[in-house]
Amino acid sequence: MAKKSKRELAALGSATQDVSLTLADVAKRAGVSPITASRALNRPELVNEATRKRVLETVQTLGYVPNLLAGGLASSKSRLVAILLPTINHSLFSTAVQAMMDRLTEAGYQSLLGSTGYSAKKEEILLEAILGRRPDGVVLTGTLHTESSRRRLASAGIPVVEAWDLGDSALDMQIGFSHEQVGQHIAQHFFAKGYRDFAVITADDPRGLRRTNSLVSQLKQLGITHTLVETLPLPATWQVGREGLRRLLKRNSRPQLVICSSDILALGVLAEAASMNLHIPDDLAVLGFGNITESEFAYPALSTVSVNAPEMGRQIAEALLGRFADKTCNLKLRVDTGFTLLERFST
Amino acid sequence: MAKKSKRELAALGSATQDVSLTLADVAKRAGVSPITASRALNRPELVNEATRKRVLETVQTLGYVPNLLAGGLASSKSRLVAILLPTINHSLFSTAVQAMMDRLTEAGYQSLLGSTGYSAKKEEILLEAILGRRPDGVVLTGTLHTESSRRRLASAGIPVVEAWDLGDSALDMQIGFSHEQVGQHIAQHFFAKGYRDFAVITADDPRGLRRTNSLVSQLKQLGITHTLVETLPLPATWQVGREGLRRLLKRNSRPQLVICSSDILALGVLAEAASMNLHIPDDLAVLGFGNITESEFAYPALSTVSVNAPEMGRQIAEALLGRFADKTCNLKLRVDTGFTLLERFST
DNA sequence: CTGTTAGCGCCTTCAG
DNA sequence: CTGAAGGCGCTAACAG
Repeated sequence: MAKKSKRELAALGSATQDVSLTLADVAKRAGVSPITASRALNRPELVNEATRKRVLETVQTLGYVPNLLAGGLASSKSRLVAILLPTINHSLFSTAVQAMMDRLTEAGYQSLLGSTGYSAKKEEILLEAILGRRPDGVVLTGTLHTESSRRRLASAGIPVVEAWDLGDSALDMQIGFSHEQVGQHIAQHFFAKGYRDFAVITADDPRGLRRTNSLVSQLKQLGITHTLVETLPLPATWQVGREGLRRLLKRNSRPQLVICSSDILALGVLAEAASMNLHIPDDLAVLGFGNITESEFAYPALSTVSVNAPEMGRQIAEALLGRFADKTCNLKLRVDTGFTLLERFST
Repeated sequence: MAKKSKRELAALGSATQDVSLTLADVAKRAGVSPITASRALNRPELVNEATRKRVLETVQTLGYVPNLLAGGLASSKSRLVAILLPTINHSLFSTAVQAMMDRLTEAGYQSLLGSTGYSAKKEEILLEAILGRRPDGVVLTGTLHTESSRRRLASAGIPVVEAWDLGDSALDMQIGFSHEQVGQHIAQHFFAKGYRDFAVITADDPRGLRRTNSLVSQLKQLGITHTLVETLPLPATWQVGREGLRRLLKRNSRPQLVICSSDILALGVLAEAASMNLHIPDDLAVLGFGNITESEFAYPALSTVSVNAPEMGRQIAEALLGRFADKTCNLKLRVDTGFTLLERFST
């Protein structure tokens, strides 16, 4: 008599169905071979209507849950997307991720999240771990990666989206906007409106700093040589924003416009300004940076540069799904999602 | 001559190392058996210092990335934690998740995220899909689950944390606070301070409604029979908050205190109040609900009930890790994370 | 401390 | 449309 495996013994022993069911169990119960059961679930078009129905019913009654680890191993398709961001705890990112996940879930993909804290080294470590899960696609934030990360991604041979930024030397697809253009645009716009005294409160994050640098250098070109910049440590919180304005004003500066690297900082500035009885935007204009779906209805006096985060999330998802469906499409995709400036005027 | 597998043929064919390396390749190169290589990576204490070093070096030079699907399948340990929340796009949740993920990552676990949109049915569907990944643990939000979800979780036999709430009939562990207590506490506190005219602006989410109901019924017990409640559809945005206040005031009501089911709504109320030249908190006191690490420094006039979201996240992670390490500990763990009321007084 | 053997649960390939 | 055989890459269990 053939030796019985542990599973078979357990099944004989008791009525507990805790020993997780396998496709074989379902198949036996439905009177088909395992592979037919598999096809009934994954490639229904290859299976006779009636048998498929029978299998599906058995799955229901037995409460079978396919083991995706096994499936992934056998098919080298994991239906997993890895998403690496600086932090999930930031409205811009979480909004985009939400939209992205919604679409991916709908399409039958699951999302593995990792947070890099704005560090390329952390990204590398996370990436290595996550690539072990054999994801079908990867979403990264920005264009700053270690050499090792680039190599690993290349040899993984899966679609990669670099989000939130545009740059040369794309790994694969890029979906984002130019942070240099943002800085430039802000400078030009407000200069044209007659503003001459600018100040910046920025968190110490790579893209925020790039926006700031671009802004400052554009202002220089317009003849404004001196722009106060307060760089504050991450994370960008309300508290940090308040502190930023305090420091700015201590430095004997009386800017007409304070440009913040994020809405959160800007809200902190508003709060601090309120407690100093400064009127916004008459005494002090404040510019934030955030998600358009929020800024439009936020504090009435707050101007912002806004990105359409949900739309970006959706586009990222679509780009990946396109690639999953057809290896040749979307090659070298590069989408400029743009940004809009919403100015709140003095009354 | 033995038939060669696809892998072997590919390896012979060219120098591309794109055919992903396996542990066997590493083992061969290091002159040990596959299992020794495996142990060198996963259970270093079982392997001779020298051989371990040799294996690790080979891993480095070859750029080997372990296939976690295979590992998980063989060991039935996936090092994966599934986290299901209503939405990731909410500061309270994203803050908690961030802390949770940080701890889990540190311990070598990865996080699979899913968003349920406050729906138990969606939770069920997500859960089924995600359980196929054989996660080592699951974090759910709240205590409202479908019968099917409960069954599946039971037969999965893995640690489960129900977060953000406390209730009877726990699935396994609960880490959260009582929403009934929140409502009750607000009522008592402000009644004692002399407030008599209350109004509520709440999003249509289960826990927010429970806080509201508890508040209203506690007020009734204190003799306040009439409390205006504006229930607005999700998601809770700034815009919705503004709209909420507008509606409230249209209903000929002049509340002394507006209680909002979230900080975001409260900020909308503040914005709307500002545009109506209402002074906060003199003309109108506003109460939010959110994360303590934010509320403390937020808009100066905004009172809040606050939860320590990062701490909750950490506790959830620890609870799971404890279970992973020792199946017997943390049994029936039930942690009340509490909440604090921060009142902003009129000046 | 190291190796051998035998699967984990599923899907690919090829044959009916 | 359905099935049989074999292997995906790794590790548990046992032996040395």
